Amino acid sequence: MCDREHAEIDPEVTVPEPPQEPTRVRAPSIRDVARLAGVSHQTVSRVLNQHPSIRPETKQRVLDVMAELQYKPNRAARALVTSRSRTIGILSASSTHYGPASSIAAIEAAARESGYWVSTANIESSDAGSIADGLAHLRAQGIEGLVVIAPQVRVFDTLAELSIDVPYVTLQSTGRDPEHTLSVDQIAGARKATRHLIHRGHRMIYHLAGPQDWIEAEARMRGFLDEMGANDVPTTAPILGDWTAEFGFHAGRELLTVRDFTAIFASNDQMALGVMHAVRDAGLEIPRDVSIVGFDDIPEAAHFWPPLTTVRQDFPEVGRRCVALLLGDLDSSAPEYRGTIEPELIVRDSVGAPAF
Amino acid sequence: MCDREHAEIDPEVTVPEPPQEPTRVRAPSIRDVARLAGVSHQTVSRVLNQHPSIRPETKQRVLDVMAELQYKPNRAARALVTSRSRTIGILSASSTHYGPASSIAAIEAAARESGYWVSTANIESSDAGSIADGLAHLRAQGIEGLVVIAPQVRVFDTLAELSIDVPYVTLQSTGRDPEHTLSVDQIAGARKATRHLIHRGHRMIYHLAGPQDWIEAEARMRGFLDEMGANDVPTTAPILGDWTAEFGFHAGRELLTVRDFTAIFASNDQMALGVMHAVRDAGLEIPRDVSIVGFDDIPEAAHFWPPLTTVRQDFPEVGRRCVALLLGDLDSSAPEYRGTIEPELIVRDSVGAPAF
DNA sequence: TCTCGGCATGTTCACGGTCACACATGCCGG
DNA sequence: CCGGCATGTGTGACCGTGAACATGCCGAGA
Repeated sequence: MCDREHAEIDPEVTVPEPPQEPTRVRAPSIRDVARLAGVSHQTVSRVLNQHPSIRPETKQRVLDVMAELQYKPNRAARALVTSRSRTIGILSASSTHYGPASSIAAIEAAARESGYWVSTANIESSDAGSIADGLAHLRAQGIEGLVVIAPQVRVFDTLAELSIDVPYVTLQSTGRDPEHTLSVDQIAGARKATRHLIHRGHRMIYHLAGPQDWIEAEARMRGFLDEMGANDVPTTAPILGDWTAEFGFHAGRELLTVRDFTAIFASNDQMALGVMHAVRDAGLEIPRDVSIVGFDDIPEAAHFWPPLTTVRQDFPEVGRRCVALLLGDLDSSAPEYRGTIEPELIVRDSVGAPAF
Repeated sequence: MCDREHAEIDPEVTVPEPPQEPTRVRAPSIRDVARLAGVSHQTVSRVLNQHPSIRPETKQRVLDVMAELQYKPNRAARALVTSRSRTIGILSASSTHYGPASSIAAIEAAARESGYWVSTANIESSDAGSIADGLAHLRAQGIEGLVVIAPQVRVFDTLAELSIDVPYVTLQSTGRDPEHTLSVDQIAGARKATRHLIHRGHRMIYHLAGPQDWIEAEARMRGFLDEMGANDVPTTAPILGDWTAEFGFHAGRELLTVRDFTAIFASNDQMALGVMHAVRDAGLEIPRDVSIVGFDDIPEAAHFWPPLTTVRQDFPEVGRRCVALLLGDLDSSAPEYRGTIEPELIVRDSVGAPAF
């Protein structure tokens, strides 16, 4: 110390490299803390990990030094030695939609509360390559758990192929993998929607389904067909859409050229909106001429014209339970939440009695 | 080494625990690969890092062993030694909305392509504590870059207070921090929307603004006021909303009790939707009685009744540029994308000439 | 009084990579 | 013929943390 001070003053001793910016100051480590607190690094580590047998005054001294140095534990080092990343991966499709986005937000919040980080990978298309890419990306990160909100059938195949080695939860019921599933009972929801239309007197009901390879879409379709069958109402083949309002609009227009129906059950609210658009464009009124039911209850649905009768899914709850489920595997505590969540029919103004 | 081998063979020396399931097989490391390939661990590392001077056959041998062992590099170890996490953090508010969600998805895609991971933290309320929490959460993770999609004014204060030590980009123009900003020019967008109404003959125009503490909301409001001023149209005080359709509905209802306006410029499409709902509930027609312009161009806007005239923001592009900007700081390559993106007026059917 | 056990703390090593440096080989020019 | 340089590879240290084990001290029980 004395030397250095001297060196700075004495003009003769030229410091070769006055450390003007010494390759960026490295962050303080537990050893730095230890040195200043006059303890061993292990004691610092013990403070960090709430080890019981530390004298309160020692602990306090360490904590003080930590604060002074603005010490931040190094996650990489910790992950390396414990081989735990404390990171949950989310594989998500269509994360711009309200439902998935809500669940993701809830998952993040719940995970954070439990001291976990969340990392996402969005897949755009549903081809196997894209799915595998996303999965590989997450896996390379060393995630400890995986949430799949990309509910295409193919995802499950890929999941199996890649023999995912971490606990995972999927937000959709596949039927074939109940162990890892936490789902809103899409079938029950679809039945409620369909039943509502039937009870109001409709017999000619079309179903605007989601993409074939989506498990949810399939489940809602099944629910529709089941309920129709249970009530002995003849059905026509569902129309396979792509979840967008745009598709709903075109499908609606197509359907209206024949107009052999009094009601439409759309597989999500966006498609329902598109259909409503087409119906009005045709000079018809909802629900006088055509009744419509949607699915999801996005926040906007209450302000469609007319306000849309739909099936509400509690997306945040799904996200929360999902994390609980995962953490149950990971930390073997936390309550058991496995099982399904019952969606709820929200009756608004888009359904009336059939016109004829 | 000799000793150990001997011990395993000599029946007298009883191995206390025949490792039937040796506490879960640990993942293969570069040393395992090295041993099987008959090279040093350093050579394996060189293969991993595309070091130029390796004999092709050596490289191939290493690669073969890697494949055989299903070797996966350990991210934590690499991060520890290089002190690079290759992780970008996203601090986001209202991530369930279409705009932020789109940007997040684009950011994730762009980051992934560049070999970065993305981790998100959502903040619900805009209180300083919540913001600081989210930021701390990300920081504890050792993020290398930060994207802020939580455009409340307070976030910037917190950002400054916590003296964030990583490069960051905010998706909104603050005016005061152009260095770190990449933004859609909200003011220009709002002016376009307002000008459109004025050109169609409207003189009594209300503005339904977003929450006061949102920078975007403020900018759109400023754009509205600027354009009104530039055209010498007298203005009334904007109404401060919360982005929701629900609020738009109530505000619209309130406004219609007086009905001293011919047009409304809503600060986003959801609020516009709510207003439309209120207008129709009052027995009026759009655009005959009231003209409405929104902002964002969410995919549903084209199917509102009537299809909504609005201002389109290219969210994905924002996300992409954002990553480019960040990676420019990080990797000092990649083109410079700093600057603003001009939003675009999408004219549909919700604006007409004023009724009187 | 001696031993034993628990507390508070220190020492050493391991985790799985990368980096700096050393070393062997072969080619080329003086 | 020898030194220097490029190429290909190995050795050992190091990153920051936590676990196993060691140590010193103190009080309780034999």
